[in-house]
Amino acid sequence: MPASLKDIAAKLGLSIATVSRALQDNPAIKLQTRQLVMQTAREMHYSKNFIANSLRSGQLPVIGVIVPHGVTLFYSSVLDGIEQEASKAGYAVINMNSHESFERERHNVESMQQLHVAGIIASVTQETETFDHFAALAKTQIPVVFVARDIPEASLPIPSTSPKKNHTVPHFSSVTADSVEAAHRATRHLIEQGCRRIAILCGPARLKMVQERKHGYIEALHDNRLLVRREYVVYSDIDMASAIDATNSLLDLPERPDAIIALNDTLLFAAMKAVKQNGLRIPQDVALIGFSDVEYVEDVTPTLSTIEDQSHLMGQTACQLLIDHIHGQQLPIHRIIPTIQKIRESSRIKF
Amino acid sequence: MPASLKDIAAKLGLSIATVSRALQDNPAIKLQTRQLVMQTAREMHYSKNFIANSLRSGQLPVIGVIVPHGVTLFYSSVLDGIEQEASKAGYAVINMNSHESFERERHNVESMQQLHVAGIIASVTQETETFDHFAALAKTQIPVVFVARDIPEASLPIPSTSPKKNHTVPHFSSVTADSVEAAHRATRHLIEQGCRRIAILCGPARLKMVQERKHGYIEALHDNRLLVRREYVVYSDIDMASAIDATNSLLDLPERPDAIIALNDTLLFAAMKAVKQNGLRIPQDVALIGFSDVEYVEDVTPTLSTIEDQSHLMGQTACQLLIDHIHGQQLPIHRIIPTIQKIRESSRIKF
DNA sequence: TTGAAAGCGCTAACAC
DNA sequence: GTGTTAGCGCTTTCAA
Repeated sequence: MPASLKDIAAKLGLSIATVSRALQDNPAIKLQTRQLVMQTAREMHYSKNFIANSLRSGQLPVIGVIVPHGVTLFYSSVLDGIEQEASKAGYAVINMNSHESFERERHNVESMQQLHVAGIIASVTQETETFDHFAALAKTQIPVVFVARDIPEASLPIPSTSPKKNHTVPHFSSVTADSVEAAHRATRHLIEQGCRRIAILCGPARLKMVQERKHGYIEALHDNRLLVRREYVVYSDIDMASAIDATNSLLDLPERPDAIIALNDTLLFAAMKAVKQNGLRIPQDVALIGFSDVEYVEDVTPTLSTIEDQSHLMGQTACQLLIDHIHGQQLPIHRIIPTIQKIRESSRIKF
Repeated sequence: MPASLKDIAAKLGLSIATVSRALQDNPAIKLQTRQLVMQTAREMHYSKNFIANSLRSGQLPVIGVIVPHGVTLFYSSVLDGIEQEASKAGYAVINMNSHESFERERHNVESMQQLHVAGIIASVTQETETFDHFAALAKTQIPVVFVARDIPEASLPIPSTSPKKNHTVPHFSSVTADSVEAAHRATRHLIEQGCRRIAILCGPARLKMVQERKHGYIEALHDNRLLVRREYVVYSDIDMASAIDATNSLLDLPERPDAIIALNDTLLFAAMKAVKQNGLRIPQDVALIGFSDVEYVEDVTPTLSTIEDQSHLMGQTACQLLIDHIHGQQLPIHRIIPTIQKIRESSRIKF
């Protein structure tokens, strides 16, 4: 049994209240007493019971994090950023995995609610379209910050149409990457390198990430008065075999693309493999650039140009916003974290 | 304010006790009452307060995890395994990062103690040599399971030398990988492929992981009556540049090795790059095999042979052991999780 | 079948 | 400067 305030009080012949105050270094208590108490507490290996504390305050010094899947560098980096900021502020981090299932996400939120966490950072599942489960948190004073994945308009502040009943539409802070701009920039870069037949190798069309990046690609083509060619936009499942097939279909076109943008790591590596297998040179015959979260892009030949999310920073930022909210800040804030473009051998033609 | 038992009781004109029992489906309460209470609870959005519960029971339904660093596939996979098992058993997972610092680890343990977690799973830092901070947990009834990194003999059960005072030396369960055997097997594999000049590309000598894997390598050579050549054992920092240098020093030897074992991902990729840059063929001139936690080994040419830890399984196993301990199981158990060897093109000479 | 009341460890408002 | 006491939400004896 760990020592409690009661034990210390008994041993010292003081009241529990005095001991409590002394340990908080409350100047109302005589210095001598304070020191005696602290000393004794140390000797008795006293360790404050946060649970008792939390029962009064209503919240645990814990931040809950919900991610849609666990084993990726991206999310572990986001988590690391969150943890770093949280621990600075004296919060622990609890994390749960929704496994891209809306039901699980709902359940996770409920568990965290029951635990009375101080706040929640969430990256919603692909299925998530309603936000009632998060809205319910607002009523229990648990702030929420969304990270990495966009939340739809519906959850953003809506000007009240009926001024009478001030319907508070729940709205939350968010931290996201600028996917559209990132794809735009990558496309621009290829154009600057002299490429004119730029293809894009996408993941499944239903992913928002794919939609956004494709959007940036199309915009960049428009902005540079290049045609968007239907046959240069291909979709693939996110595995090597499908992606290699998809790349081959691009390379077999009558007018072969002179550049490929791959929307994630797997697609990027697959594209590289396929281009090489076709006996084509990178970047002279086909330039390559891709979105990536891994460092191995530097370990291959040629080194691969990439666009990277600042995942760690996204985690940090989300956590900072959340802590502000925990401290009473009310207004939702939307932060957009820029991506980083690293040009390497696979797309460096001109310079 | 979320509804409490009191609120429900008041609304229904029942006592708090009755409501509490009804929600636990206690058959002592009339079925009709039970149903009424449950119904009302749902309507009032009642959500049980775990903190209040925990104040009595003394423990939160939470498992604490301490890892030495965050952003690696290995640990995020271990964590995922832990979380999977924990959530099955109704526990949440709190994780903290010691950043390979003993002081932080100690602090993490303390925080978890204050939070009254139900149990702790830890992968100790490289600095950790004393276990007093974990031993202190034993006194507060918080079980500990070590994962991935070995704990020294000192913390294993020691037969009491003085039967009089039954000094309970704290000892903990553990789940580790069989590094020695893994390296032994990899070496054997190369020998079977006809290699006779097998070199090993190590990380910093102070790492236990390096010691163990080197040990397995040496044993395998002995067992096969091959000489251990001093010049075939090289150490490198874990970054591309150093590792490429180290590999080059191997390739420049008068008697060039015909195989290289790389002790982690980075070293493996570096070795591949260096061998290629020297115009040598893999595996015909130099065979390659390495310890790895990433999947990209399949995405390069040639595909790389690897030895992989079953990190997810390690996490699951650790969590299962911990839950057994939480449920009262006393005896420490030591589980060794076998590695998986995947032979790919980089070391397939004969078959 | 239900209620009253104690108590988990702590803090804070109110004495003195 | 220190003590007394109420109460956070819940479970669980003990009574009725």
